Amino acid sequence: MARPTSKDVAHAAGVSQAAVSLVLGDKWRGRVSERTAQRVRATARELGYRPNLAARSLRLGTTRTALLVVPALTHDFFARVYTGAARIATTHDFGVVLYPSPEGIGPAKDPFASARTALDGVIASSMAAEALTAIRGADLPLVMLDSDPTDPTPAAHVNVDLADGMRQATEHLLTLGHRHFLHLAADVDSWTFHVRARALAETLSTTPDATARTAPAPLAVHEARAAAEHALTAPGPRPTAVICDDDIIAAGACKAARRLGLHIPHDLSITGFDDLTLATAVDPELTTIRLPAEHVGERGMEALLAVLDGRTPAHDPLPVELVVRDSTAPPPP
Amino acid sequence: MARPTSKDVAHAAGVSQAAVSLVLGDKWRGRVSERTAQRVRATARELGYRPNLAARSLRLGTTRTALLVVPALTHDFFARVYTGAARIATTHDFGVVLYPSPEGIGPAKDPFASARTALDGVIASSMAAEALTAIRGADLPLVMLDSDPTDPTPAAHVNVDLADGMRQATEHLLTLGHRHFLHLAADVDSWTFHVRARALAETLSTTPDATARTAPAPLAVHEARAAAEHALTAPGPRPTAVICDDDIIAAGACKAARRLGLHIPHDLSITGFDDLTLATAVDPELTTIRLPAEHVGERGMEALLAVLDGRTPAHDPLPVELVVRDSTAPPPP
DNA sequence: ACACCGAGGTTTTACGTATAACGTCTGCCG
DNA sequence: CGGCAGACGTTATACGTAAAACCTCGGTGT
Repeated sequence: MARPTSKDVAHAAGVSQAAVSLVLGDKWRGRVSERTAQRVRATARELGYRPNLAARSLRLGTTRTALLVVPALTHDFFARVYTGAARIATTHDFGVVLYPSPEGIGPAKDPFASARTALDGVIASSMAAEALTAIRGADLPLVMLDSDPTDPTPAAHVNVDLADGMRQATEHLLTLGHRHFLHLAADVDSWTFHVRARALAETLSTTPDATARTAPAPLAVHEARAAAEHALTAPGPRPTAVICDDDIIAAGACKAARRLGLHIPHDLSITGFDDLTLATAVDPELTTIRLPAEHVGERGMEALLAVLDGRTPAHDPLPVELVVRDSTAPPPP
Repeated sequence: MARPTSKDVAHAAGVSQAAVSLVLGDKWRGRVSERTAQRVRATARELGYRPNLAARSLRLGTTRTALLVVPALTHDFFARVYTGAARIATTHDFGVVLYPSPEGIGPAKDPFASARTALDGVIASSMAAEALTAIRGADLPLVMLDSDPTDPTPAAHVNVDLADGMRQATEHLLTLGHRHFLHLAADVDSWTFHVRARALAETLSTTPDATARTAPAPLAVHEARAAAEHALTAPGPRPTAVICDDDIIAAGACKAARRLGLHIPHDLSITGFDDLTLATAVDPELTTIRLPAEHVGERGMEALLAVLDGRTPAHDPLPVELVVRDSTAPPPP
């Protein structure tokens, strides 16, 4: 038999469709007798009834579904953001649908077509640039992750204290004695990375003899390795510490150092950012800045629920943490 | 204004709702004049009309949406499977919704509740064990990835020639001269890994003096490192080659070797499986078996579309490839 | 005696879409 | 001149659900 509807259940239980809807929707107190409710529930289970979600959301005008827009699935920061968002969502009978930025997928880059369902709101990383224009035009409640908090377009912002993270990383290296830095900056035009650059510059400005160069690097190990190798062999004094915008870039920098015969951390210190699983998979394990990824996801979902509820979400930035491992040491004498 | 409906468009364009539906659904040949069609399309664009997907799928009884069930998002094999599946899907006006196995997400482990939309079919990895029981009970078209092809429950299977992969890895090491092996087997009860174990045993059985031990290892770098360290320090002759069920385990094995003061590949050879991005992010880069991940996704989606279409999908296994890098060498003398 | 009420339901309606079934008008053939 | 076939639409309906509005009937307070 085809999938049973509430009408089928009603018929089998000898009641009206409305009664089924009331019972299964838990709105039957004082409207349906306990005995009838039992019978309806039993019949529904027996027939394997599952409500038609399309019909339900058509009726209710809501889907209790959020879209989570991320730049890439392989970047496990976002996998963790998803986990956090999904945890909060499920406790509020909400769903989360992922929209990974569609590199190489094909022509249909429409996040909404991809979601295949109506949406109640969107949570988006500022790194998923191409998807954002479509999203902004859809006047859905939008929560931005790590984007410029002064931008008034989104309904809410969730920010991590990235500036503090970059400051901590830099001061860690300054304290170790480093003065000549190379900043491998992610070649992505996103606020996340602009903040890092600014915080780095500000922190170094307090130490008169500190110098820094900057080189762009892609967010992929081998491409970052090439960029790092190029930057490290450029003319002029060689930096003693490399500050990377992301652990992926740092992993590339490590590979570059090894190819140049530099020992880490003895000859060259390297810091990452994000504390991905990659950070402890490579050798040496990376000194990095740990971001509360799951917490970001939780906050994002909470913020969206608050907005949908007419409340004002929290907006204080989440704290970060310096994790010192084996990729940093005092500079060579 | 609230989101416009087809009725709003119809009113604004001075036609009936049916005409709007015909024009926008591209079914207007000989039913609506070219001029009216133009006007309707212009009005729809002007109002920013987007069809209500809930209403559409209620009417049509289909959602053109597949659920892709994967064990974990961080495992980039599945990120690539998704990419392939999504590519095929978009060219057929289909959507793909991801359901990552819900470790740590919370109580609601129902894949269908999570999808928040009706589904036309499911593509599932055999590794997502907990989700599978729910899926099998839902009598939706099911395509299994890397599961036992003799299992008649799924409507279709997509298989990679894993046995051949394991055979190639093993023969590579045999050719290099290795005779004492350690097999770090993923501690997941899935066909994917059973096949590897069987193929390894069969391949070794052709070489009389080859010996192998097996130790289980979790699919996470540090846990695998611990397992590898334990297995490598066990009493008895030390193996000269470690065959891992997955690159993640191999990365852990590399870490273990380093802690034991063993140089790779000089003192110990290690092979991975899958050719994840991790395989070339670690040092030394891993000799591994490359699986056609995107192709698996494409095949999976094609198979599902075929099943929905009443056709019989292809079922020959996809070929794999040995990639020799820096983690394997002849055994020490 | 009668209005009133609550328990225990049922009937009806609306959500937005796609499409089958049904007009209407114009031109044209027999 | 009758009718008939496109061309160009419109009207009506169904999809499955949730919930508002309505009905019936046995008590109950006054």
